[in-house]
Amino acid sequence: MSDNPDREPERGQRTAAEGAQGAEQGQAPERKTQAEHSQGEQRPQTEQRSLNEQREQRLRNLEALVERGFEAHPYAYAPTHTAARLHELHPAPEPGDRLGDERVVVAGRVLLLRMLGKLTFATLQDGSGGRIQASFQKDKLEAYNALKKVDLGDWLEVGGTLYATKTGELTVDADAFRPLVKSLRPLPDKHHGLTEKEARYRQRYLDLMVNPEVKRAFELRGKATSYIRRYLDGLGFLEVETPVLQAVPGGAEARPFVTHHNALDYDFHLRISLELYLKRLIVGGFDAVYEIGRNFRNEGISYKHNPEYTMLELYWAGKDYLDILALVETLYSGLVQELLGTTKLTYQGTVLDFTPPWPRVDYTGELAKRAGFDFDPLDEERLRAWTAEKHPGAAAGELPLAQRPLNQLFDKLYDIYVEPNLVGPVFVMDHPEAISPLAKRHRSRPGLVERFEPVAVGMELGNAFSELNDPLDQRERFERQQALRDAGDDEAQMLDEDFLTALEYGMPPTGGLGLGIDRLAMLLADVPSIRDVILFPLLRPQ
RNA sequence: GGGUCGUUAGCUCAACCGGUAGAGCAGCUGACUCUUAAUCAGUAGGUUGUAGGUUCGAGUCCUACACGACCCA
Repeated sequence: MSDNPDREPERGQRTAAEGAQGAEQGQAPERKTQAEHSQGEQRPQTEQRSLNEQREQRLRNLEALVERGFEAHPYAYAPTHTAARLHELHPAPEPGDRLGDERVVVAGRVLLLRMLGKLTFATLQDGSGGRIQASFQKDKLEAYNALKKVDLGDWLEVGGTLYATKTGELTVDADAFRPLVKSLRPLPDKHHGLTEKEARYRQRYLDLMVNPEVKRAFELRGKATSYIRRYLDGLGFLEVETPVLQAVPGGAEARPFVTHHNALDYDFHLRISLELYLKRLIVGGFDAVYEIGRNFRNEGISYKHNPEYTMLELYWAGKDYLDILALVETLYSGLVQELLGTTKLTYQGTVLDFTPPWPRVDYTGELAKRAGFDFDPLDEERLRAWTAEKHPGAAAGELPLAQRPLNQLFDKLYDIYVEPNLVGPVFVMDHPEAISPLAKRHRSRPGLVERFEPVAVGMELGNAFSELNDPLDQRERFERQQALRDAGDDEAQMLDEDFLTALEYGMPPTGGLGLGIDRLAMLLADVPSIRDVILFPLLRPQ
């Protein structure tokens, strides 16, 4: 790096010219695209006049920097320290201190620029999430005047020695600087930032740039999946990848997306679950497999639902659902401890204690208690009579609740009376067989299966079974699902003949788990919506 | 699918009962060697989401549409 770079100025010049030209060319197709989307109105030019003026000014500034000998688009940069690291090294410098002779190089986006005549301060933000101040003195820098051509949002590389200002702020006393890239568009308001949610989702890069807590949420999410991989790998699990495009989308009750493969001329579905393929792998002889993958459900969007979301699914031969339950407790509490330094986290003002063991409640027992039944929920006749009395209404085009299939009846009552009221973390245990077509019958409780769901703050965090491995029973369950489909329930599961064939070769006793990664991330980051932990949530195109 | 609210300058927001659409930041010009959202002086920037309607006059009222937020099913 050089104050007045002499390396290949000719090349730099040419590169800069290309860069500027390229940027101008970049405008034309964008205008066209906007014109297309505004359906032939001639709005864009007038509407964006102010923006275009600023962009043109920035292009002129770029040209001016190139004329001074700076490269418009350098190919690499190599800071000696991140901003965060410098603050670690010098946590509380004394005002006015010189902090050694070591020359440091920092690089980052210029968020603030304060020009005081012959002295300029800039605040740079880099990928560490930290910010570092640099100061530039006219009498030390030949290229000082070029700072006038630096705009907010540009990236800058700055070399120099460290000191603390009068007020004690750690600052790089620049002996050289170099623009790394120009921002052609103005940053959001430096004080208020970007607040409109739509803009934050559509232009997440801006959200990340100016809202540090957003970046933190995604860092936590990344660390969480990393922890899960380390934990499972340590137990001897193998991470695998199974098909997203599936002929028969199985493993869950959900409407799938449909897509078409041209060469095979077949309509495939995007997967709604990882389950049935992972179980085939247990049949194939893997003892312990997991996948962290995207599911796609063609359903509504809410604070806890996005049409594409991420699941961890694991299958562990030899284990039953209680073994899996212990794994969930250990994994969750260890993860929360590692990332937040405690097993008690605060989610939207509610303290959740993930220290094992978590309380357990019985699915049917809790339903009876919270809904106020004086009978066993498995007594279908009384359940329907009670429902007919308490929930007589029906939405347009739908049957009254009491007349719907038993699985829908249970799901609905659970959604009304139980789930929203569970603060947790808590395990809901032993679901009715009618709502669990892939889980093994309970070894001692007729009508129930060996299944649990971890629940917190009214959200299902996961789902686990002793996996059904009796192929004849599985076929019957599928056939009952098929009957529901035939009766108009398009969320009922499809019969997967190939999966049944696999089961007929014998799947050893196996415990399985699905864990929602997005909801885990919501809890860790303490954010109210799933969209706050999905970088680019699904939006209608503009 | 229903309800409520919202959409005004690049960003964040104003605009009373329907009467010439404003401010801060960003931009531009200038001043300034310890600033911290720097400050100071000046300056430019608008088809008020789209299309209709009512009215002498619409950002404001009405209708439809688009996009979004929140709540409900």
